[in-house]
Amino acid sequence: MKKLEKDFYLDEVTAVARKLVGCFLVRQTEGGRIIGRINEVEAYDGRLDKACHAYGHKRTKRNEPLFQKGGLAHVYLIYGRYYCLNVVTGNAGEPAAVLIRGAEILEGRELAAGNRYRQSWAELTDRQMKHLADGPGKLCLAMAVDKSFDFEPLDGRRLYVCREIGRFTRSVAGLKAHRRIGIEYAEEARDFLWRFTG
DNA sequence: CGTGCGATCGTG
DNA sequence: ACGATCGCACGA
Repeated sequence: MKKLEKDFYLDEVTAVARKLVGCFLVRQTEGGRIIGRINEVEAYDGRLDKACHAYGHKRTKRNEPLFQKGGLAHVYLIYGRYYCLNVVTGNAGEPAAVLIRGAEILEGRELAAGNRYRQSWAELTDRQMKHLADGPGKLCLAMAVDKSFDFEPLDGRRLYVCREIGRFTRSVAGLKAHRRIGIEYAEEARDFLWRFTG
């Protein structure tokens, strides 16, 4: 296991987004380790992207982490119910981040199932397994990521990202680009192909 | 201080 | 297709 180096995040946000697909998000909880293979992300860039919360360098209390140097987590509450996990990228003062939209839970399934459904893994239906962490809010529930991770470096003890861990190594068969989800208001930016899966 | 969202999700 | 639900940005 080798946590991603700091430089990994100091790149164009779309480049970081592509590189993150196939990497492993690791959540070390008190009960054990949860590993998720990142399979869906979206890039947001405050300099030119009307879908970004920091569009036009609009700086508020909530989006402050976006203005920090890359390598931090940014977690915010959406629709009063769910958390979304972002990976801050680029240099300080250049607001940009990658939203982690989905992951396949490879280790710690028992924990993840409990976090999200309050059931053990064996009790889950096929449908529940399939949708365990296939959305930004679901991922945060399954991996127990909440507001307390806002501003936290992504090479920490309880949350980090790596290319390889244990028997798992990054491998991406076919990286695809798509339009982003839930940003119909963002005018021309809604057509940016800044969502990546693989 | 009051008002209206929103990078979502589950159900119908 | 729709409602839940609430922190926060913004205007008065």
